[in-house]
Amino acid sequence: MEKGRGARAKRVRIRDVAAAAGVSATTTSFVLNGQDASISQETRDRVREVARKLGYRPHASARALATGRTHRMGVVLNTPYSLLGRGTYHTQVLAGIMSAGPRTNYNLLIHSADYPDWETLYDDILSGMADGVLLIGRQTPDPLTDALLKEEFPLVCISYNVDHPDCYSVDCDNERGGYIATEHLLSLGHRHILALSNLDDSNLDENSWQRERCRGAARAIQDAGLSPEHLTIWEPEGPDLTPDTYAAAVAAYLDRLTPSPTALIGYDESGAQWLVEHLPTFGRRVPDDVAVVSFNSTTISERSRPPLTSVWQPLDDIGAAAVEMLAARIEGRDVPERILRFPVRLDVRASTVAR
Amino acid sequence: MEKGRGARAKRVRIRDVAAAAGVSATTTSFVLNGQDASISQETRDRVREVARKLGYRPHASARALATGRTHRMGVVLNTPYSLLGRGTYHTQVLAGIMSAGPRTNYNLLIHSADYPDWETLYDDILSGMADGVLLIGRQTPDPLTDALLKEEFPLVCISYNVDHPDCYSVDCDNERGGYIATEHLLSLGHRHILALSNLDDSNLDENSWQRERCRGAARAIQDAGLSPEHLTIWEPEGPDLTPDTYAAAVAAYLDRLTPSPTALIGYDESGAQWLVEHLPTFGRRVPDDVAVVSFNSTTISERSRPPLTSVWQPLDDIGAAAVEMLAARIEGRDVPERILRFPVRLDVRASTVAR
DNA sequence: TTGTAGGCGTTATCAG
DNA sequence: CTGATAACGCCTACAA
Repeated sequence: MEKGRGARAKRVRIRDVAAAAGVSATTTSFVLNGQDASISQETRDRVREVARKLGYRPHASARALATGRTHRMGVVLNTPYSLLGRGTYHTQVLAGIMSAGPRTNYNLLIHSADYPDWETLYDDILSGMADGVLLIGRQTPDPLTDALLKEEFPLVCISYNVDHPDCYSVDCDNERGGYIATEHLLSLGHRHILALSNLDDSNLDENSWQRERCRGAARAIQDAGLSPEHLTIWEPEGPDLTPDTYAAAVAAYLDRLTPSPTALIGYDESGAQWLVEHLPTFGRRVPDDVAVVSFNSTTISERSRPPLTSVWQPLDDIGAAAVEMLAARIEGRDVPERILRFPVRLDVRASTVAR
Repeated sequence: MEKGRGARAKRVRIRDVAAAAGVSATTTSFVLNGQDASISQETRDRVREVARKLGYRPHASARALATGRTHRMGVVLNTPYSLLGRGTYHTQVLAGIMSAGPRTNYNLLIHSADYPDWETLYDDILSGMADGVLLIGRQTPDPLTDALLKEEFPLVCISYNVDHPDCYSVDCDNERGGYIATEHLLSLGHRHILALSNLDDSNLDENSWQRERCRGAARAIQDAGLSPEHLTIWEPEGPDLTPDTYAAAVAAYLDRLTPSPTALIGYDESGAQWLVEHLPTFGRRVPDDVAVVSFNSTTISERSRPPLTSVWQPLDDIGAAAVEMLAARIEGRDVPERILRFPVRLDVRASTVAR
């Protein structure tokens, strides 16, 4: 072996390989990058052998500078704690991304959008740190998404989308999710349903996924021949909601409605868990008094008490598909559908029973 | 505004700023990098203003090439699914890392070591993709860790360590964890304890954390005036263990021992959960027949049925501290302790009761 | 206080 | 089939 160089002291450059192989750096570069159509087999083998023996590794930054490609994708979470608090949604998406990244030949940069503010991240992203970016589950309208789109920076949104011709997105079939959740409840005999969402006339542009799910729910109501007021849309708001205060607020709201809904659809899985576990404190047992359906069907729903009936979506596939879509965009390949939808499925558990 | 350039078409370079400000690129660079001690206030302001107006962003790769610093850290998980299966250990550590990274001025590259093999990742890391690397919870001896150490690549191990002068590490006080878990069980009247670990004479070098925890457990036994055989160390092995087969194997092993242990210590939190939930199937109720203590005290322990008494450790602090330690090493600052230990604490829950 | 010039390691153009 | 040579964008002695 006898590498000579004192460990990390000096790195082996392409011209070292070239010299040792008795060819030029150009030739070496060609060989090592597969542009070797015009190089003699003998030279090819020799160069490769020398490169291997010397432990040559192309310098990532130099290559990026020369080619304009970093072979990196940014992955933007909302906060460092996105992986924690709101359950396993993010971890599943990220797992999908992580398995697809290397396979697609991209390294992954992981960012949070909130430190100290999105502008900082925006500058970072545009400083040529990555070739494109994956944005996960952001609330719309989102200044970061909009700003990046305006700069024509390649991006793919996961679990949301905004109205822009360059907005590519991977998501589940939210509308169908809302539909089957509602359909399930109707089939159990529930006639008045409360969907937990802060959607109203003032913010129809926000949260594409909430809008889509609500639309699906409304359509199910309609298809059942019921009038729209059988579906109510409302959610407690406030920054400091705890499981208890959240459940209390929902219970109070249920009391105010006549007739009082007997079924709830929680778009936020943790929120739904709070409900099944804390509504009893406020006089509503689950599922006896009210049925609850959640979304995502991760371990949160599986392990809540009682376990939650939930609309499942293939989060890891969604993450992986987003990587591939972004790779295609970066590499200039054709992307057939700007918004890719994965199917959903209803996992029926103990939180919903016949009325 | 009038940016002139067609969006992403051409990026603003430092010499564009220089030209627009009527100074040289050098001066611009000095100003923008805080080396402005020798620059007139007026020039400083003008350059900064122009840079802002033009939307100048230093090109990351170019800067990295010139300075030899990428301002990136690699974060190595074992697999893309590390975030999922084995519970919330990884997500908590990662959350700590993600909050500390930007604060410390490093971007984070997230890798898994298993695709397609560690050598690929090793080459990637050494190709100047990052200034240093954080390795999370690897089994030792670990060829990746060893190889990087041999190349003197800056690294910090999280939750494990290997015997090497350049091996820096952040971990919890595993020995004390083993100690307090055992002490707790002894105080409840348990006299025969089974620690679930595959540690034996043949692999004492593996899994520093298992070794340390076992040592703590042994010391607690000794401090209680009991002989060593009151502590048994064993674990079912095999790639395809399910909750059921794992619990079955443990139950069978308990039957074989006389006297049969009345308490278990599970170093792997998911494994411990499997036990409390599946041992009853095999004739051992928890906590009535056997008590179980786990490690980490994440939601896994909190939400298992019954909830698990568990040795808590500050995983996010550990992640954050690892980032800071690595940053210090990269920047050549002094790092006082090569192995930083965080304190543990026992969270007593329903899985342990007095004998 | 500011500017000139060379280098960081690759890739790409264009002769030969 | 191969080799000079010039970018890529930034940093930083050294000179002025």
